[in-house]
Amino acid sequence: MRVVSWNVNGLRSAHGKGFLPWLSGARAQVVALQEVRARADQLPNEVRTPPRWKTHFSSAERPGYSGVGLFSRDEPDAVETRLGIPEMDVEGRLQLARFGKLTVANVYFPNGNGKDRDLSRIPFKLSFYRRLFAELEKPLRDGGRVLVVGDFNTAHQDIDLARPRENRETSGFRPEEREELDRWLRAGWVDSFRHFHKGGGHYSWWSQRFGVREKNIGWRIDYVLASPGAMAYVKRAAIHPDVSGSDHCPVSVDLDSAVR
Amino acid sequence: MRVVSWNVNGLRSAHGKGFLPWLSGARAQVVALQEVRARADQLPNEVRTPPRWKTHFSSAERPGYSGVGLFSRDEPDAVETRLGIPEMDVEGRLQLARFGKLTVANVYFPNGNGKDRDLSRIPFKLSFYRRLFAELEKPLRDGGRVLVVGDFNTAHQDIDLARPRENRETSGFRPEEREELDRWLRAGWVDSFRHFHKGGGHYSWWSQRFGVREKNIGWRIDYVLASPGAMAYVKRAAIHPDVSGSDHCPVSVDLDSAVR
DNA sequence: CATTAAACG
DNA sequence: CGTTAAATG
Repeated sequence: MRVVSWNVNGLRSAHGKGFLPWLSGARAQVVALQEVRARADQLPNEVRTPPRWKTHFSSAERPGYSGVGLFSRDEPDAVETRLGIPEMDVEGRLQLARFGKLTVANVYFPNGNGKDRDLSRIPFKLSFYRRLFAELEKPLRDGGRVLVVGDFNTAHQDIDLARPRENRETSGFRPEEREELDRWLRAGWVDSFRHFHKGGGHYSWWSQRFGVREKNIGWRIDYVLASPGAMAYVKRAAIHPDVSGSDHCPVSVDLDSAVR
Repeated sequence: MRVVSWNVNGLRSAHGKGFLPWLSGARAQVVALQEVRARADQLPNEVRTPPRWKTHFSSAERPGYSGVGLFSRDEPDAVETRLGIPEMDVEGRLQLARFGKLTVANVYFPNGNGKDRDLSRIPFKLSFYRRLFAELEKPLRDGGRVLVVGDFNTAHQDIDLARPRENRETSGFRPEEREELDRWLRAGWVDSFRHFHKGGGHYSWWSQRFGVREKNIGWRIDYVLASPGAMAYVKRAAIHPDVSGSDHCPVSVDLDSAVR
C-alpha cells in the first residue's frame, strides 16, 4: 500500500491545476495533504468527497491559513486532530489517523518565519516539534507502526538542500531546527527516503521566486518518518518532483500491505 | 477641442485592457482619469508618460485607493490638487488645471458607502461637494470658463439611472446627495450631457455583478459640468458606453477651441 | 464582481 | 512569486 504526503499550497488552487487527475493516478491508499488553506465547506464537492475516497479535514481558525486533509481509500478507524495545546490546535496542523495496526500522522509543522520576515515563530515551531515528539513517544517505545508524514519545514542535513552554506542562518536550516530532527532520528524514527537513497539532489520544495525549480535549487523538507515497527514494512520511498501544482512535490512510501 | 473624463477603476488594470490604444484614438486634448489607484511611480513608463502627452497625478496616501490623473496634449499653466482640508487632500480626489482661460477640475467625489456597507461616508461626501462648490463659486460668479469633470458618485434624477424606484435609499441616489447636485445646477452649472440629450437610457456606470452592463442597467454618475462662461463654447457632449476596460465608461465634451 | 494590498510562505 | 482574504467600490 502507498502512503503519499503533499503540501498543496492551497487545495482550491491545486484543484485548478489538476489535483483530481493526479489523485486518481497516484495509486495510493492514503494521501495526506498540508496547506489546504480552506475549510471543508469552502471546497467544491468533487474535491471534498471524490468518489471512492474517504476524506477528513482539519482547518485553522484563521481563514485561508494552514490546514491539513486526509484522503484514504478506506475509512480510518479513528482520527484525532488535537495535541491538547490550544495555540497549536487552532492552526489545523495535525491529523492522527489509525488504520488497523498502522497509524499515520499527517503534520504541517510551523514555518519559523514570523510577521516581519524575522525568526519570531521559531520558538513556536520548536515547541510543536517537541509536543508531537512527546505524543508519539509511547507508541514508538511500544513497537507501534507509525508513519509521521508531512511538511517538516526543516532540511535535516547539508545533503538535503542545494545551498547549505548560504542558508545556515535561514529558518528551515538553522542548528536549533535541525537538532529537533536529530532528536527524532536518535529516538529511532527513520527518514524513509534517506534510508533508501544516499545521494543528494532530491528535493521536495523549491522557492517560487525566480525560476529556481527548473534548476533544481530546492530543499527536502517533506518527509515520511517511520517508527521501527512501521519501517519493517516499508519497501520503498520516493519523491515525485515531476508533479506540479504546488511549490512542494509529493513524497511517498510503499508498504507491505500486512502492515495494517 | 475635446475634454474626456473616465473613471478607469485602476489604471494598471485598464492598461492591461488597452488604455493606451484608446487614449491614442480618443482625439482628446485633455483626458481626466479617476480611480487611478496607483502612485505615479507604480505605473509603467509607457502609461506614466506616453509620447506626446503631458501627465500629472495626484494619489491618495492609502495605497491602491482613489487617485486622479490628468493627460493633456499641452502642459497646463498650473495644477492645484488641494482644497485645504487635509482629510480631503490626502485622498487624491482633485486636480484643478488651468489651460489659458479654461479651467478643468478633475474630481473623484467620495463614495457614500462606508466600512460596513453602511452609509457612514455620506457626510464626508456631502462635505466634499460643498467644499468644492465654495472653491469654485468665485470663478463661476466672475463668468469664468470652468469645467468640472469626473465621477460624481451621484445620479441626479430618475432619468439618470435604470432603476430609480429601487434605489431611493441607496447611496448615489439619496435625496441628500441629489440635493447637492441640485445646488450646483441652481447656481448656474450646466449638466452638459443633459443639455444636449433629453432622453434616458444613457449611463456611465454599471455594476460588475451579474451581467448588468449588457442589459444596460446602469447609472449616469460621471458628468461634465460647465460654468455658463464655458458652456458658451460647448458644441457637443457625449457618453461612450462602448469603451470597455472599466466599470465606468468615458464621458466627453467638444468645445470651440477659442475657449482657451 | 473586480481591483488592489497585505499576510504568509 | 503565488495563494488567499480584506477592503473598497
